[in-house]
Formats: sequence, structure tokens, C-alpha cells
Amino acid sequence: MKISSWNVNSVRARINNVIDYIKIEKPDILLLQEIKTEQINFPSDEFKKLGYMSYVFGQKSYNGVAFLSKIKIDNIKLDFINDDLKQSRIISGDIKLNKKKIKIINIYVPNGNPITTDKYTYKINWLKKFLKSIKKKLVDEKNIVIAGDFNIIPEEIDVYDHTKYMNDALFKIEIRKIFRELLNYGFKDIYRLINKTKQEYTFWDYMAGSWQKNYGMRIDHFLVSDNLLENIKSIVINKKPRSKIKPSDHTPIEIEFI
DNA sequence: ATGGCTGAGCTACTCAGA
Repeated sequence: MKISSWNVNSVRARINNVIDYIKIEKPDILLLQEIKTEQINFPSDEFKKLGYMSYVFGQKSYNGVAFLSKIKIDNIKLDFINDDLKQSRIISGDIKLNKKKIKIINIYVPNGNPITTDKYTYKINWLKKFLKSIKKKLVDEKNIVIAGDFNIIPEEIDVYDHTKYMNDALFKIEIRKIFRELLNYGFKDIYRLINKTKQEYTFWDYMAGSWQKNYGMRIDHFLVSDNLLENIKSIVINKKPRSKIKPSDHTPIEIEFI
């Protein structure tokens, strides 16, 4: 089973790119972030034509997450945390892989910049609430996949020039510590588990030729609970969609389960 | 090089993104 995660930076502006991607890569499930639209304007019909069901947690203009899936996703939840600002940032659901029931949690973590504003405290509080909910879930669910746009650069290797990001909400030590704490609950950052020293990115700014210069960062992740490690076949950052016309600033990350 | 690029929205500019 192939599961992809992609921050598309508006599903409607990106519709042709997303359709092309689905036709080529044929993921069983595609996790989308930053769809930037309400459910009523989500292009579900277009995806239905390709054989995908849409599960949408939308919001006008900003944020928004969704699953596109060839298989049925059960127990869809939009209230994984109680978000003070009522932003649409988490959608979760359950799938079956062989005989295992797996909970998939699709997240779009707040950016948090600039760090002197309430945007940063919102990010910190959001992450703390998220960790609390995950801890609670782990009491009776052992098979969990958390994927999406974390807006966290885990380590120095994960950004083109870490010295520029010391006081950035994506790389501040306080934020990275929360990421490590989440891993300590019993998850692995699968890309880094499999690629110990490889330097690849999932995001490149639109500005100042960042893509051409490979000034990127790895902020989109698949965290998989230790119980499921035996089921992982491969993980790939697929850079092709970032090179297309009218691209998202993020590129998909793809995991394959046995 | 605190510039520059992209999308959404009560179309002209502001906000948000990372």
C-alpha cells in the first residue's frame, strides 16, 4: 500500500498538478495539506473520476486538510485536538493493512513565524495539545501513522543553511525538542531512519530562486509507530512535482507499506 | 540583499505562508 503526503498550497489552484501526480504515482491514499478551501468547493468530482473518495476538513482561504483514497477510511475525525482558533489542521481515520487496523493522522502544523508574535505561542500550544492527544491514543492504539506538513526542521542536516534558522519557528530548539518528545512516545521519522545521512528536502521557497539553488528544507514527514516498522517497504521524497509548471512550494513524500 | 513569490478574497490590497 502506497501512501503519499503533499502540501499542495491550494487544491484548486493546483488541480492539474494533483491530477497528473495521481495518474503517474497512483497512491492508494493521498494526504493533502493547505487545501485552502471549504468542503463545498473541494474538487471531489474530479478525484472521483480517477477512483478516489474525498474526506475533507476544509476552511475558507487558509489551512485545510483532506484524504483522497481508493480504499474506504473509517472513523473520520476532525476534532483530534481542540484548536482555540478553530483552524482546519487535522483529519484522522482508520484503515486496514492486512489484519492490522491503522490510524492515519494527517496534520498541518502551524508555521509559527514570527517568533515574537502570538503565532509562535499558538504553534507551541497546538503542538503540546497534539502530543497530549497522541499520548492518550497510544493507550489503546499501537498502530499509528502521523504524516503531513510538520513545519519542523528536525536537525541541522534537514536545511540548506541551519545557521540562518536558529531563531526561526521551524528550527528553534524548543520546537525541535517537542518533535523529539513525540518520537520518544514510540515513533520513527521514517525518512531519516532509512536515510541516515542523505540531504533531501520537501520544501523550497518560491522566492529568490530557492528551487534552482536547492535552498530547501525537510519539513514534511512520516512518523510511524514502532509496531508498524516491520511493515515498511520504502520511503521516497518525490521531487518531480516541484519542478513542474505552477508547482506547490512543497513536494510529495511517499511511503510504501507491505 | 528583510528582498522576493504565490494564493485567496465582497478585485485592491492585505494577509498568510516558511
